[in-house]
Amino acid sequence: MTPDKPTTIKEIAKILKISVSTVSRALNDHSSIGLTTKMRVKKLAAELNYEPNQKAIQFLHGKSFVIGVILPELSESFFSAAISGIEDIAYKRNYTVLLAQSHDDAEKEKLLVAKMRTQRVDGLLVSVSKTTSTFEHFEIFKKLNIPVVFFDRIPPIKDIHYVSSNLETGTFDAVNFLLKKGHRTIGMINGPATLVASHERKEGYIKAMIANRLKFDPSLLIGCDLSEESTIEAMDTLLNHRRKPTAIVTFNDYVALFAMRYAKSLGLQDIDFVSYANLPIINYMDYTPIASVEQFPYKQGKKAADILIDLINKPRNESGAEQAYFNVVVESELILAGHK
Amino acid sequence: MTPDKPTTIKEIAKILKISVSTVSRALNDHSSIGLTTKMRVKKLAAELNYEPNQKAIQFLHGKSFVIGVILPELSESFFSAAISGIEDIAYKRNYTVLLAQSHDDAEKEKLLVAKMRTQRVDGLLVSVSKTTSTFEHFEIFKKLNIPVVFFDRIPPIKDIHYVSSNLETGTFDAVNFLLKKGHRTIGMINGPATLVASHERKEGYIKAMIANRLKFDPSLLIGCDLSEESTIEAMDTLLNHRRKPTAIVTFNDYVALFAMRYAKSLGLQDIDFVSYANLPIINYMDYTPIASVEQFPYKQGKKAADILIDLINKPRNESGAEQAYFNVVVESELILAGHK
DNA sequence: CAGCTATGAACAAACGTTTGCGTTACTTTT
DNA sequence: AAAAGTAACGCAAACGTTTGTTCATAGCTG
Repeated sequence: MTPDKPTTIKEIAKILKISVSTVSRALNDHSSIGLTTKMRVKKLAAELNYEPNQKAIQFLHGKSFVIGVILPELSESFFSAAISGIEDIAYKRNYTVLLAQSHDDAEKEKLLVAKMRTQRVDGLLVSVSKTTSTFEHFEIFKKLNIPVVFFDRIPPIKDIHYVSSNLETGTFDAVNFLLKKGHRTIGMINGPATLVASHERKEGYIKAMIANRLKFDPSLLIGCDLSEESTIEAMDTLLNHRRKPTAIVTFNDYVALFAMRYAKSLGLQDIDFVSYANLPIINYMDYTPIASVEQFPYKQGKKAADILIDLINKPRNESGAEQAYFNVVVESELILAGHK
Repeated sequence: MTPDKPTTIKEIAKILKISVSTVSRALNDHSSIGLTTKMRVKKLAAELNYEPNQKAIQFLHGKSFVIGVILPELSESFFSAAISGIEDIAYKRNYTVLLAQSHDDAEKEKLLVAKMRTQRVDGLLVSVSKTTSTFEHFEIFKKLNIPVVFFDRIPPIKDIHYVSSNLETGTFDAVNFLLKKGHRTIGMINGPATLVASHERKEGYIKAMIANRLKFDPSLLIGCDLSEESTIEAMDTLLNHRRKPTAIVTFNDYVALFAMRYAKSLGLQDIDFVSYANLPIINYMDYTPIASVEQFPYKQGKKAADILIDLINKPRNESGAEQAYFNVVVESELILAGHK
């Protein structure tokens, strides 16, 4: 019979014949309201199923309690795990999450950034698209003093907050693990040289070799564009190397899959593979890497969201002067197969 | 130097020494504003980087242009594909998406529903959690006349809008395909009997047999709880059947994986498998099903979002009388391996 | 009993925008 | 030349809530 508009504070005031301000204060347990009045107000509010109109409140103090999240692809398990972390923190701290995928399209990303601004989000969490090469679209947020935190895929510009994983230590551990296992010739199928991620892997590899007093042979590191063809090419190079590797570290699980399948098709069963954990599906495979480097996307998401919300609630940059930038690196970690 | 608060319509009015209403109308291309004034306003607005405060607008007409989406797990590729469809439609129709995962926890789902209500979303899109058994938490939305559309996992209650897929036709096609291929004994590893999805698969199977004038043998349909152990048990039953199947239809890709792996470990290579497409990863596997039933999650998401936004913009239930409920069934379809 | 302090509650402004209506100052019609 | 029309703009209310300030009444002190 009365399925219409939500109850407002005004109606409560009218029914109880008191002023709106009294109702407001009563509901917020203000000290200057008498106990009896408080009770009466609360009782009626409960009966009428009163819920404060968040839109009005948000409008009033110019806060939306919404954080925007822009990431490339939810179907990549790294990101779907990350968003879970972001969400958990956001809900815990009473924020909600406005989500959007760029699908690795720079133009779409720009549009989404604009939309987020229009929606007046309190802060923005971004993992930039692969194709993004300019970054002016984020400037507006800086101008408006709305915090932006980048995670995982961070743009190569200064003065930004970010959370990323350092794959160097994980790679170090991986190579070290293989060396301890007796391997002496370890190949690596790395990603494109343009990615920071490739660089970090390379550094980890080199440092592990040095730490074990072994010579670093650059010809055992082959780059690839992550496609199957490119992976097979890299495998050919490695398998025809004068020092044929007995173990191979691959850029990610897809590359590992391609490489292992190719090796198997050649009848090679004795190569140990180590990869980077992006896919839970790896658990279901016939042949799996013997170890993988975990990047903790859930943890990264949590951390990034925490930093963002901290920034939102930070007293506005007082002197307008230099601001501290959060640069958090989540260490990666080697996980042996069969261990959760 | 001026990195502070966003520009408002008031400031523009003050600078131009005209009234706010004129500025508002000028920006909205109202007919009763002179061309010169319009130009002056728009020019200044652009210079000051003016953006209308959506919070104020939303508050004014009591609409948020936000739709809430609650689904179980983004890491399931079905849902990450569905959310892409939802997003695409939402953005196209100028809505934004407030996302939340229930992680298949009924309690969390209740909390989220409450939160969505608090946030005053204009509509709600829900795929219910596995563990949800009561549905009163959705009643409030009905009371407040806020449309709710369920998709894929729909609750067993009356008078709701929903979009779901019918797996019967897809299963029919799958079994039919196998029969045409010459198979005469087709096993099925089905899911728990409690799921509608299991029932639909069974119906499709039966109808395909009948359509081909073959007798339906219930003992060739084995239920399982989707775990690896359970799948292996089912396989054992099938393989020891007096009529050993030459082809098997499995409930989903995981079950297919388990079953194929087990078959291979027994040295059986000659069984044709057909599955239901949930996982893109299947493309990377060594042994894949020869066909799979596609459920078009992206399409389902789009459809559901479209219906929801239509409902939002529909003239309010005029007479308060009977309302039409959208019950849309997206047909599933058999996809042969190697075809996209 | 005049003057004071608590106590409890009302008033009114503010947030940014839209919009119905009113008010000018022209221009056109008769 | 008076009436009517029209173009261009201003005024003010409204949306729901919070909050600084003011106001009234009671109880108290001296």
